[in-house]
Amino acid sequence: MSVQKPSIPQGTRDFGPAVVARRNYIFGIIRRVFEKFGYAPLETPTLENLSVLTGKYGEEGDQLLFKVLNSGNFLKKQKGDVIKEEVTPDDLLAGPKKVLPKIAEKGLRYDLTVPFARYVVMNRGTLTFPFKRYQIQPVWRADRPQRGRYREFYQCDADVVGTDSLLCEAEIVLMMSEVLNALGLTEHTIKINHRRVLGAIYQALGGEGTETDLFTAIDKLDKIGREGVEKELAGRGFSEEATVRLFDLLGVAGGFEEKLERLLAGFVTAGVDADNATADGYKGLQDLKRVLDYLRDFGFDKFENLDFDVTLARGLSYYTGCIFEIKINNVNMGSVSGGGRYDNLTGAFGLPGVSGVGFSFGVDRLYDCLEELNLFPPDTATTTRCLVANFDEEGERAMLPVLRQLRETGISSELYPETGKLGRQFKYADAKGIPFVLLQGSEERAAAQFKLKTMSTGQEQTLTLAEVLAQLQA
RNA sequence: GUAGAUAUAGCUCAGCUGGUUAGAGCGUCGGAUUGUGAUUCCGAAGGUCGUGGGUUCGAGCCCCAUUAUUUACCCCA
Repeated sequence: MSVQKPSIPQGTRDFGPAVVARRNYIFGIIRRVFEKFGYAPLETPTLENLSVLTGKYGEEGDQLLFKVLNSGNFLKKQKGDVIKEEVTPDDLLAGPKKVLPKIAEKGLRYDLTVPFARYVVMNRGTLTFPFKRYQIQPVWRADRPQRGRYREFYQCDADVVGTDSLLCEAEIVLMMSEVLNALGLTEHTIKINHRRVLGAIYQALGGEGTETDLFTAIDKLDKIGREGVEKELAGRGFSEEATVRLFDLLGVAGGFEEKLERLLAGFVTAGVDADNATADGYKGLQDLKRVLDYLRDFGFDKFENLDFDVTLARGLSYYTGCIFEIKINNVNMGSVSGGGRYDNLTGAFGLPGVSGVGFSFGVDRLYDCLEELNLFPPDTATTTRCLVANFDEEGERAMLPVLRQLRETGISSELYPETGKLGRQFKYADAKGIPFVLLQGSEERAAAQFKLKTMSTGQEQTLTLAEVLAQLQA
């Protein structure tokens, strides 16, 4: 067999010990906040049936799903003596859309929200509603990797289903804010908008073009600017007059409440129908006002980080109410968190009328932000607290009971597995960031003493075992 | 899917207009020190120059192809 250079798939990464330690630091903070707000943990399988995943994320999303080839001979099926061709020449001519469902029935999960909805429907009889769950697991997207974008990455979701109370939206803002501040990412903006506000804007323009064209265009405003959006809309069949009216509405400035009032006035003059269920902007504005009131009553004090952003659209097609996104202002990175309310995601699995709302942190992007801003605490790395030096065979045997006592006292420790040069052993401790080295050569052993060296200072103390244990515990 | 950039030691990168034996820093290993790391000093190992072809007396350098990586677009955590 020829030797080959080892490699890992594009967009995936190994996490070494130091990186895992720092990732766990982030996971820990998020998990603690989720649990503090009453969310319970849930895990779902890596693989889902494609029928569960497809059609939930829009056309783009479907293309980004990783599909898993059926096991066995995926071209033929055998029942008894009858062999049936799974894929016919006609299928091949018809293209991938025709062939795919016949050779792949499973896929890697694309996010945690849809599997959650699936879980809720399958377990509706046993769950107590409103059901609050959090979930920290990897997801996969067959995207082109680039800065801050991976093909395998972790999401940390918190969702509630079975209530349409806007208290949940308000609590999402509270959780977002708490996590970011705990991580030291104080320069952030929590953006909030409402799908129905967008719907009302669409209606105010006179119903030209399609809603999705409009939404994706205005979502790009901060990226391509007003001219870019005008150009894009012109190409999608929007009149100049409509575009002007759009920017009148988008241009509303001021604080959260001011924006609400000015949009309300704008919708009234544009003649947006308040009772029109498909474009009920007034409901959207009311919802946002309600969330704001909840936050005030709770005593939320980070309003400078909360922004009602009329241009926030978000691509995932299942959102129906409030939508969220978080941007870290002093790092050039896509959003580190996103979410929103979905009124009928469980409806796709046969359980209509169950509203849910939730959001997700992208740990990998948070990690990149913390690293760029140097916000990791310095001491996340090592697990071993004490290295026991190994002089010679006799010393090795003598140190084993000591090792045991260290561990029973709760001190992470290891005996260097080979006898020999102390220089090498100290180098090992240094490279691994182990703070203490315990030595007992023949001299110390004769006196029933130990030498404890503090690596950072280089100081050594001669102590009894009891003193060593006491000192290392501190 | 579209467009650009890059590929030289374990890592980060030099390498002039195409010209002798391809270099540095860091890391690794050995020694100065057979009971002491990080600091200091001395030394050593480590290269099919991504792969395949072409041009040339001669290619790490020029040309073509290919693969991988990466950035941007689309979309998203």
